[in-house]
Amino acid sequence: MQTLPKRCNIIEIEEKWQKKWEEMGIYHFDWNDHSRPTFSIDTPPPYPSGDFHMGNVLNWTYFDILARYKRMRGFNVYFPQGWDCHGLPTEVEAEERYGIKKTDVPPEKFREICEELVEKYIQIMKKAIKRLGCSIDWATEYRTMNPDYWRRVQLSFIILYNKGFIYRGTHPINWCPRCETAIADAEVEYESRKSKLSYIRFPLEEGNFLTIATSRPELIPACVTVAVNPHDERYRRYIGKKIRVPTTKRTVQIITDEMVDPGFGTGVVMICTYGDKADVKTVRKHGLPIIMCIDEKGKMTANAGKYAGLTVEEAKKAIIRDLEKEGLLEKTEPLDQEVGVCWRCKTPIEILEREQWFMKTRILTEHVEKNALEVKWYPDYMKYRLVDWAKSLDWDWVISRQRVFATPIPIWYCKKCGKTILAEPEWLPIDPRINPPKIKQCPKCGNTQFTPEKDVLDTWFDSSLTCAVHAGWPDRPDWRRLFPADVHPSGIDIIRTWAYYLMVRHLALFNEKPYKSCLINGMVLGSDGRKMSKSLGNYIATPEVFDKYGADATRQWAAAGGATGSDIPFRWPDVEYGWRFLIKLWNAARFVGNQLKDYEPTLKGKLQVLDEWLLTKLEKTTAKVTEALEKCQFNIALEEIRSFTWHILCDNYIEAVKDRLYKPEKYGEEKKNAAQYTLYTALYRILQLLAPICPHLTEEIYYAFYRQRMKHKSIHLSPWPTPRKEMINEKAERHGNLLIAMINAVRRDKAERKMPLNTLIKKLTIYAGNAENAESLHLGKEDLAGTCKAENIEILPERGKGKTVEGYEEITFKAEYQS
RNA sequence: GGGCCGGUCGUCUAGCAUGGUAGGACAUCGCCCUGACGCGGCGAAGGUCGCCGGUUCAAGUCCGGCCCGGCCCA
Repeated sequence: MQTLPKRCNIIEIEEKWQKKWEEMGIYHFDWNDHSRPTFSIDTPPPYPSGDFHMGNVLNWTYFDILARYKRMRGFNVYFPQGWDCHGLPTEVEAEERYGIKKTDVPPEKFREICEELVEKYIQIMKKAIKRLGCSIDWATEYRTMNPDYWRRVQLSFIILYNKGFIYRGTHPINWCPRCETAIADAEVEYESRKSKLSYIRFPLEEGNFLTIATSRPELIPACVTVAVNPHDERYRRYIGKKIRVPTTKRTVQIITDEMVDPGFGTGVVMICTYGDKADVKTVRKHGLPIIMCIDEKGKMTANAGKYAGLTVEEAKKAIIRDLEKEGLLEKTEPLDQEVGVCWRCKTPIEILEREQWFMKTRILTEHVEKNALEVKWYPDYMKYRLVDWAKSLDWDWVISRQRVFATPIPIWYCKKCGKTILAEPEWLPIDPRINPPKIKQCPKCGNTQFTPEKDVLDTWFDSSLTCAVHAGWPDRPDWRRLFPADVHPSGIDIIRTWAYYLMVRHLALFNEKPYKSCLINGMVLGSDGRKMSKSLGNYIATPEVFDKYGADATRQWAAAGGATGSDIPFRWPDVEYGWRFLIKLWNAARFVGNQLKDYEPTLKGKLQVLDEWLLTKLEKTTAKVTEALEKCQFNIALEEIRSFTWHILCDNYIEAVKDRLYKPEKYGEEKKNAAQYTLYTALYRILQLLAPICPHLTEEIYYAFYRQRMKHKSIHLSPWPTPRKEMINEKAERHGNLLIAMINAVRRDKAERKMPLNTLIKKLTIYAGNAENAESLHLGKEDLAGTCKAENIEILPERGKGKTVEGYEEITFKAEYQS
């Protein structure tokens, strides 16, 4: 056995192993190995923002622990890593950086600019993932912006199109006027904002007026009806009457609808195209006309009459001013309301009626529910997030976007007859904006001119294919081996997007669920208890944490910061505690190394009661850790390991056998060997149990002490310990518990007398209270005497006077110290 | 407004599916330079487990109601 240096440079050790592991190639998935069962992880490809934040650390730590654990359990683990490159934020940054708009340069040029940005950010994030010590198979690395990836996305589009899941149509969609693109329900966030509720008089044709309340007076030109609740007695007599829409020459008929809340405003509301989703429902239900008065840029259209060309905000002011002049504005009052905003730029969204591409997701809802309930969720209740979301969706998924840096829709239209030309799978990857279809003429009319579909696909359309792509679809004939994925890890906040879209896509494509289990991580909170974010000023950058305490300590924070799925606060003391534990382990290992210099590991010696006690605790700890990891309860697993190592092994056992180790001439070689054997066994086991959570330091100690004998190329390739029932000795555990309590009682006595722990006791008299206790004490008498520095111990089975032993009220003792 | 999660020593957290002296960490305060570790060790103090009812011999744990946070969604 080697000895360890006194100081351990954790950061250096970590760097060393990260490099070595890569050279050793030990994390490669072995396609040719059919003997081991496979375990595949649907690593979420992160968006290359350039910042691998503590939330990512939490997420990646969870599934790296799982990957390492499963590998040790004998699985052929597939742990890929990709990058979800396309998307709006990169486009926005490209526009800002070069002072251009997306339409100022050809799409291929714009793509190039975006790709450069993304590539730079990938490198930063990749470094952070490596520094965290993730056991990723980097041979699998991919980028969704590479044609080889989006070829598959396009193929999935074609398949879904041919299966009837994709259609083009004119429907209400969420629209971001700043980004000038359609966005899906999942991309709309709600923010509470202060606005105003205006009470506006709508003149009745028969004379007099009704007052409606609205927060969006600029939509008055788009008003298509006025509605009241059918049970609202106040307005019963107006139903069916005609009413004039201010600012226009139109009159509309007053209708009733259950959706109108009589308690809101005056109980009379206007229905427009479209103020909100409720308007969409009402318009559909009553077959009302559609009058779009806002355009793609958020400006008023010709339908808005004299307000055409104004922005929404300008129009709002102008209309209020005009109404006031006409005496139609009764009053305004402040209103707190939840406004739908674009998740990327926080601009309030509009609901527009536009021609877009959709995927039929709602017809799959029942299927989604059934499959989601079959998935094993960690923690279990998270399944309701997915199911409730799926059930709450009103609209199909808008998959087209009016952007550039994304997967092109493989579609052209015949210039003459308008026929839709869908790409053939052999043409892929193809960008219709650059290349014509690979046919000579339109199959319908024979025309040879085509216009490309300029819209591109939603980025979620790329990333919701990962389970199939990771498995090797469509190129590997054996891709079903890794499909469905064994686990899909996800943040609690993206269940409704990532987990959901994966589910619908794969169900539609393959009629099979994409993942067997779903591992959820909560949000990382700042020290103030609020979600960690740069704008809240409670943000801690990942490299800062790594630089200070290293990856193994940070991973301990992630594993033990809270129960799986719950939000966990970032707290420096947690990371520091992890770091201190590593040093404790290091020093314990150093002690073991020093005591086992000349030890031959086959020598078991003559096990003493405390040796058996420790080995029993070791087996029980192994069982508990294994059970916790099976249930993805990382916090429980780590707490078990830490408290066993720190308290049971270091504070109790090592202290209790030191004398035996130091003085073989007094106790005999056999008893020394027994302690050595026990330490040798326990340390190895701790390293194994801890390896998935703290991969670096465990590997370092493994290499120093065990590598030569154990032969595993890495501790991460060693087989996970299965609890050995035959090593569990309940009697020895009871005896040992008493002995440890006795030792602690004597220490406490010395502490109370303000004496050093190594103070000699001339005579220790113990009244064991009964024969059984006396037997336990006798069995461990030597270790007891050695640890308490007692020259003489008398153990009496009867009760007596003196200090009591905690937990054993029947035992009392007296210690006589040298004067 | 709805759904979910949570409310336990000063702070953070375990325990709650299978009721029975509430465990740990950080911080605090004493003491100990014990031959792995002061990046230690020993010990102390600190909790009527959000509130109100109910079930029970017994409730942090089960049931009902309420209050307060958080998240997600309308």
